[in-house]
Amino acid sequence: MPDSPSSPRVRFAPSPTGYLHVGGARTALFNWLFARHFGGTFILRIEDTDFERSSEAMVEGILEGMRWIGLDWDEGPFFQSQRLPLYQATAQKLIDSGHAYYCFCTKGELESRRAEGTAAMYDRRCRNLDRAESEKRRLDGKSPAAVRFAVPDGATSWDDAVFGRVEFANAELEDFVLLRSDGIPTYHLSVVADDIDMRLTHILRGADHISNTPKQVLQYSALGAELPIFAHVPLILGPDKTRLSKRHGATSVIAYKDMGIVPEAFRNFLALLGWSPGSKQNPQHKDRETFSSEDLIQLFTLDGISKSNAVFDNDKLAWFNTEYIRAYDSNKLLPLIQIEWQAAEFVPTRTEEEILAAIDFVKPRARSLKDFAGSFRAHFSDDFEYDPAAVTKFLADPSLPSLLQELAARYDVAPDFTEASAEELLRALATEKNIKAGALINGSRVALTGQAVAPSLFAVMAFLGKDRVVQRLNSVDKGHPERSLAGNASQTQSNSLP
RNA sequence: GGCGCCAUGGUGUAACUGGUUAACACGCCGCCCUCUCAAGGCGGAGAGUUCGGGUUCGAUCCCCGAUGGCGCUACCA
Repeated sequence: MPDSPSSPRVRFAPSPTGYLHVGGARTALFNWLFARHFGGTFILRIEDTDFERSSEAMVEGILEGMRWIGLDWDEGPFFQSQRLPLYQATAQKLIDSGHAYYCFCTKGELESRRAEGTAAMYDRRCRNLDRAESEKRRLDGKSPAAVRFAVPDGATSWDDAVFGRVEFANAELEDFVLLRSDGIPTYHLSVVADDIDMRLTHILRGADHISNTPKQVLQYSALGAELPIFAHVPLILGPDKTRLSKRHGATSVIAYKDMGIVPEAFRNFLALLGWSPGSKQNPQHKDRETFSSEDLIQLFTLDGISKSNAVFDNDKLAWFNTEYIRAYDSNKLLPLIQIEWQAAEFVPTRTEEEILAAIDFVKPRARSLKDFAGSFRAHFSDDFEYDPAAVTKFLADPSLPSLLQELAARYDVAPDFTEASAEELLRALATEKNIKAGALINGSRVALTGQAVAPSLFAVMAFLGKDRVVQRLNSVDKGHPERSLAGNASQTQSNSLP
């Protein structure tokens, strides 16, 4: 396959009838990667010729999705709705050269014929209308005419960069509509008119377009244009292996942003859906999973694209997310976290330096950016809540509050407060009271963080500082209804005191 | 229904032009750490490559068929 062009021109051509969905995002990513890898041009084109279903809000949604995953385009966005003359001229060329003809059948007629008979395909009844007669009918304005492509006999084929040679018998193709009777082009016409006009060299798109491709190949030859290289990318399916849809939950890319997914994690995950670095040319990357944007650009080629559909696996996405969050520097994470804080109307009360330190401190346990506005709050502010489950698990014993107060008192008067000294004092108290250190430790953790899961307790103490530790240990008893609530429900015995 | 495409553990992928104990990752299970786990460390189960025929000394890999899945089948894109 000619896979190493000097400066390819590719495009992503979404239709603004919905938000940028996962499949579209992956197609956009592959196009972008391909263009960047070969130093080519990535064009964004909005296919909004379906006025009924297209909307400006959707256009904005798509652009937002593109920006979120970090895909920038070199030309466009072009809007097909603003390029109508090109399509009309192209249709005219096809008519003039005898490759297309006017059709006077109305949509209603077509539908009823289809419903009553076995005429699954258009019967071509207008194809052989007398030229002059046809022209007259059209010009008298009474019968609006659509323009159809006259599919020739024979077969149509192309060498797909992913699937190899694909061939269709022309008999399987109907004389499809190029221009609707209102003069608006259909997809079949506008794609090829634009792809030719924009001098595209490679068409990377979803495999759902394979069946449309022969119709386009036919137009290229009718127009005397050079055929670009087609590379169809397998589709992304839901967990039940049916086409990914709203039924499977989030389908819009922005929904993943809203779930606290880091864009690079999403991009990395997406890149590996239907593509792999390929061990032949890059044996050293055979077992790799995480790739930066630069890595992806360097490694991406068409022959790494697989032919079979891929299933979208949320667990794997979640794993990538934890990997990226963990690997990020806190100052790179901060702006992303701040967005979450704003959304949650949470205002951290500590200094920026402390905040950055806190991010580094807790990020190994983060699964989503949401955690920073949720279960990690106690590290950024004194305004946090006690997780009822954590209270039930570790703070249920009625003797705990006074023990924690005792501990607080000892910390308060201690000459110094370090990770080591905090541990020393706590263990001494446990021994003295003849209770398990673990009970005190776990109880303290909940008192300090509100959570059952957090970093090592003494590290948390050192991080929080003596004053906060003392204050939080003391306040376990008061002002936390959850606690008393949980105290009543004393089924959990696992960590209670002896 | 017709046409097209695809087919490696639950999932994503790997396995040079046919020769491997079929690899890696996610997930799952277990153990360790013991101060928690959604963190970390260690280990394990899980496919003989959808099935059936060929070709071959030898097929995940080539051919044929079946089955299954997906796609297209609009004056949608």
